[in-house]
Amino acid sequence: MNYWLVKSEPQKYPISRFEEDGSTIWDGVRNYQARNNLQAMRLGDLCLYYHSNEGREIVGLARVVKEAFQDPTTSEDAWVVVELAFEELFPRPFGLAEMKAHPVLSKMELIRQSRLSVVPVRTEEFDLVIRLTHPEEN
DNA sequence: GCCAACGTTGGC
DNA sequence: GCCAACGTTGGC
Repeated sequence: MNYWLVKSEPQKYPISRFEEDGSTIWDGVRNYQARNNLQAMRLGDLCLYYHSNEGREIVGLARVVKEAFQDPTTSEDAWVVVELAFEELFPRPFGLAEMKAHPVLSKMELIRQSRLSVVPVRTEEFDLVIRLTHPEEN
């Protein structure tokens, strides 16, 4: 199982809407590196859901339910989408500032490659984020 | 609103 | 193939 982080601007597609929709096609990616990450996603992989711009925090979790296929919003065959299903709204969000202040999480690709909309997440990082956003289960 | 980082484009 | 100009993203 691989882990990822996907970004969405909350004014465009907040996690609240994702939750209502149940699932969505992750379209509009027009960056080759992000595209490569989409293509590397496998069925069942989990994606942290990050609100960029406003919020700047990890707010929940999505699951890959369909692997990469042609992006229907463009005729250019270079671009793909995956289908993501809503998995969870975290009991507590995890802010970018907290990540930057953390010895392990400050090394996340999200921070190193701040402009990429789809980035890989290491298992250790994923586990930490889950633990830190679920305080009552510690 | 500004700016840094980075990708893309196009002239040479 | 290099590099300057420009556009986009996103943090601050």
